[in-house]
Amino acid sequence: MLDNKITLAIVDDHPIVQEGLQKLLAGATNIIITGCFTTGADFIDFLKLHPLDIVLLDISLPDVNGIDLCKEIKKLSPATSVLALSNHSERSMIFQMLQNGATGYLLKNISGEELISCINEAITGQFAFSPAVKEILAKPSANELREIPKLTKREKEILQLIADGMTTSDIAGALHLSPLTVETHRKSLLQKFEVKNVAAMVKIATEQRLI
Amino acid sequence: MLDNKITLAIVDDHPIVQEGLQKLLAGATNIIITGCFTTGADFIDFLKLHPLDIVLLDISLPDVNGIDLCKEIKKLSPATSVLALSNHSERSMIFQMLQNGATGYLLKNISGEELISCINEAITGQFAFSPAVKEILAKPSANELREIPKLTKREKEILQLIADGMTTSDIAGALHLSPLTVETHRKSLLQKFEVKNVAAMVKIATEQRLI
DNA sequence: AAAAAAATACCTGGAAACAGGTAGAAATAA
DNA sequence: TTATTTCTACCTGTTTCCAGGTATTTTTTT
Repeated sequence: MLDNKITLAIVDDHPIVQEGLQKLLAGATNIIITGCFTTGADFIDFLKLHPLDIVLLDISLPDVNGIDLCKEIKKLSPATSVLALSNHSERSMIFQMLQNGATGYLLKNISGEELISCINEAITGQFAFSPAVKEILAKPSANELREIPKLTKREKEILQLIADGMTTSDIAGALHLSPLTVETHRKSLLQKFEVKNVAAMVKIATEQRLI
Repeated sequence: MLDNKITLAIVDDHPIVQEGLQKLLAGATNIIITGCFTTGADFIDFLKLHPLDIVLLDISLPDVNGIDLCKEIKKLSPATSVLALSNHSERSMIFQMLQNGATGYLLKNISGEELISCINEAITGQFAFSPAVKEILAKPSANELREIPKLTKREKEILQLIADGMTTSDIAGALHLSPLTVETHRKSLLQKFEVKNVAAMVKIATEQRLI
């Protein structure tokens, strides 16, 4: 009987947001709100028992983080589209959610019309973003980028091997170099990254997709 | 005079692909191919002199890698939409390109119709994916996931600090623990991650978004 | 209430990393 | 063809890490 209706759940720990969303969606007669939850655990319990088309998911919940919850939702019910709802506008956050199965990303300044159109987009399998998110995604990547150190070929090579867990002498063996040479490169790397040990370096390099 | 025409360039080192693309696009009267290039450098030279709406970019070129080239394109000409064209269907590759400014990702098995519709989508500012890519993106993230070790609270905390470049005694000071305790946790972490040093651990942890 | 898991702390010894240099050869850029 | 960068290699010494344990207390789960 819900044939061409969209079933939707809201997960957000702020009552005001819950109310607001319900009001914004009141106009859309093809959308039925089948549940409102304030914790990830409650929602998961619900999802185990009911099929669902869309979930509007606040990604800063008290009990679990948005990324883990999103993964769990998609594992439990792949057909359910997750629209992340958030105040965080960092590119990295957006991509993290998408990478973990979200179908869209909405900032909370979204209007009612925009929200409804995003839901309809998501239902057709498209990615859906609120206008503010689209703007962020449209910008090059000039955002919160730290200065990425310019590495030489050798340095990149050695950085890669360090991140794979190889020791200086391992690397020297693999590249047919003196361990002392590898140490020199390692030192240059630490200097360029402005860190004191490889742990910090590997974190940055991995985040920046240098490796 | 090109008011409602889409200007498009092709960058691919395989002549066959170049020809194929041109043929596929021949039917679209609103698309004008303004350049064909076989190297990233050639294309960049062109882009410095000519405005461009769309570039179909092969991401495995002989001279530069797709990610760097994409970044450079967006830096040089933010208005130009980059549609990545590739044989690589790994999720990580797709997201890397998007993260670095690509507007879409197409696998080379795309049909003419699909290609044209993707270009039109891209022009309106939307992300565009070929059907095969959509399928890949639709799958949960069950793909190339390694077993994520289950960490205790303390371990997560210490992992985070290790990744920030702190030494064992730094961490001990920060958490008001004995350095020996921190060492014990550090050892448990290395065991759980099945690695031999923190460099390898931090790489995995960063990739898996544990930190 | 018993069992399991997590957090705490200790010991020893060897391996590796880090800090601070110098310096010549080879490749690239100006 | 100079300059500059990159790659190579060395030296000394200190700090930190890692591997191999053991063991008590506190918390959580059953």
